[in-house]
Amino acid sequence: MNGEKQVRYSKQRERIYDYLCSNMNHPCAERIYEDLKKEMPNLSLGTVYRNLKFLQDTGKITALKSTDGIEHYDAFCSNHAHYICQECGEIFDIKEIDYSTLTKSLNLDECFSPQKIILTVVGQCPKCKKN
Amino acid sequence: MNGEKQVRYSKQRERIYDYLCSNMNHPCAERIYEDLKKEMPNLSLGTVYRNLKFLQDTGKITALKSTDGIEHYDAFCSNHAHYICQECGEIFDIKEIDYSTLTKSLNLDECFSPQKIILTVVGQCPKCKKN
DNA sequence: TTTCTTAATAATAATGATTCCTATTATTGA
DNA sequence: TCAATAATAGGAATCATTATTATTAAGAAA
Repeated sequence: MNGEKQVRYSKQRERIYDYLCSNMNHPCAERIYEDLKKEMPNLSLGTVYRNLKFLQDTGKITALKSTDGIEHYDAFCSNHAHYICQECGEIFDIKEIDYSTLTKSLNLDECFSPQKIILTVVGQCPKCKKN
Repeated sequence: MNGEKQVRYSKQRERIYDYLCSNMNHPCAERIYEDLKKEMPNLSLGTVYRNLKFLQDTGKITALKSTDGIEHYDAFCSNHAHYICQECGEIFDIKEIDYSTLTKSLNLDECFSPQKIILTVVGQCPKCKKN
């Protein structure tokens, strides 16, 4: 009768979310699929994508497109930026951001209404720097 | 004899670059292709992509993936950020950035070596704000 | 100018991440 | 337990981008 579509529990969705909470290394859909397939042999890649989108829409996870052009997923949802190593591709969270100072540094014209800042820093990570 | 591959002139490449210099509205490859096809009827989309990549590699243009997931091109190469309108999708250049302040606001651990900062602000543009 | 090497092109096929489709399965309210 | 329908599995479709290949055309040398 009402337009709202009810949401039902699904084992797959729960496991995908749990996986992201315990693997904070920003995996891509394919990686999540391969790992979870070990314990759920007939998991479908489409199911992984569908639930990742659902989790994004409900604000439980976020996604970022890495320099490889592929979407990576993050269960850490607080406002933060990312540091991508240009050599190994590892993604790090930048958490200690002073957003008020950051916004000021942009000198944005006041006729704009910024809602979200997507910030990615590219460079060498400590490990690759050593070699 | 030497490993260096010589670079030859090509009308197509010159026109693609000129087009980007006079159209600073961040067009995508398809748009560039459609517009230039009017004056070069047998231009190929592959040629557009190949030259866009060449121009990127030689530092004459930059590319940014918009919220629509498509790559957009920019002949304005100075260090700058972008503002994308979440309603109409228009992309604006943010030029007056104080990078020294911006970098400090990130509180990055000194064991990282930032090379490039990719920053995109999403929000309403002045025009969409009015409606 | 003519020739020759090979870079660049046009046309089209291939790729690959993501989305869509559909028959089947599973959740949940009655 | 049963009925309604949300979610899944499996696979096909989409679409931006890249790769392939025969042909064209820079541009250096003869």
